[in-house]
Amino acid sequence: MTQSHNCKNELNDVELRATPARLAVMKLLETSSKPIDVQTIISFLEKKDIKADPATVFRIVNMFTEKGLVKPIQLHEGKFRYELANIADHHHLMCNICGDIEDISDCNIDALEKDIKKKKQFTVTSHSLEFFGLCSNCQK
Amino acid sequence: MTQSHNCKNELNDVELRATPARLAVMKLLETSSKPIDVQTIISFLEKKDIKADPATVFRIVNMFTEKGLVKPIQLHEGKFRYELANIADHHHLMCNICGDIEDISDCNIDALEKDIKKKKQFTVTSHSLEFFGLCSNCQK
DNA sequence: TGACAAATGCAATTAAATTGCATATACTAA
DNA sequence: TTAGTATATGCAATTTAATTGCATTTGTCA
Repeated sequence: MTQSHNCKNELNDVELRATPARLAVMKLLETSSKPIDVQTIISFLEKKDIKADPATVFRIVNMFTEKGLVKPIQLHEGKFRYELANIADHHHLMCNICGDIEDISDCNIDALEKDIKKKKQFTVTSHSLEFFGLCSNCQK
Repeated sequence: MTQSHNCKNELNDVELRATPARLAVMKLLETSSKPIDVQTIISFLEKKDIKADPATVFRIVNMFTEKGLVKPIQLHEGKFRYELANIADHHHLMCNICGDIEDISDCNIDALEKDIKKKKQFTVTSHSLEFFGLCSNCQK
């Protein structure tokens, strides 16, 4: 039986057991348009009546990161946010005023990474590119 | 009387008083080749027999950031590093193995920022671009 | 269904960073 | 040089993010 999309399979693929909390976190990440912090995950789980201790949520995002399911993001907030790792390379625009986060793609950073390899003999495995400024609303 | 370079003047320029701790932090930042975290600043001050409470050091880097003297940097460590703001646009290479930090310049990100303005009506005021991977030593 | 490794809950702990308030100090003006 | 004052600091308490140890629970597979 073919199946369109299934969080359980994704967890199986990386040899993680499909617990209610993990499945819910995966679903939240899949439906969210912006990187999510641990507090937001905790609130989401509470609303869904899935009880999960903060320690568990931290363990979940760390495990997901280790297994390559998610990518940690830092936006100068003093905490981490997380987003799915298997989405196309993209970056974020964060508004200094309202804090809203938008995605942006097409940064063509591959060329730069090749240049780094040549110049510095440094092999890039990942990068983070974030922009801060004023969103269209807050410029008014 | 012309003066080559003077931390005190830089502080005066942004209307901050030239205290021993602030002067020492400025000097440390000016001589350092990589962004520095608060713990490193504290150790440096201790070695120089300049006593400064951690709370004071946090206040100093926050004040420097607010006044535009320094720029906070995040390298997925769960803490901030700081570097002088008035140096040419550049980015960092952080080694996943040894944690060493190298600088890299010539990223030509201006074009991308103009593109963002056009596409998203988002005005970029700052950006952060960090690369993670393997330095030349750790590839062996 | 039963066994067992893996995941969780709970409590304690660590580390980064912030805050309130009393005291000390850098700067300004006299 | 000194006195007055706004500013900066020290200290202690607190907040928030994140981690850890250990007993208990649960998902998975035979």
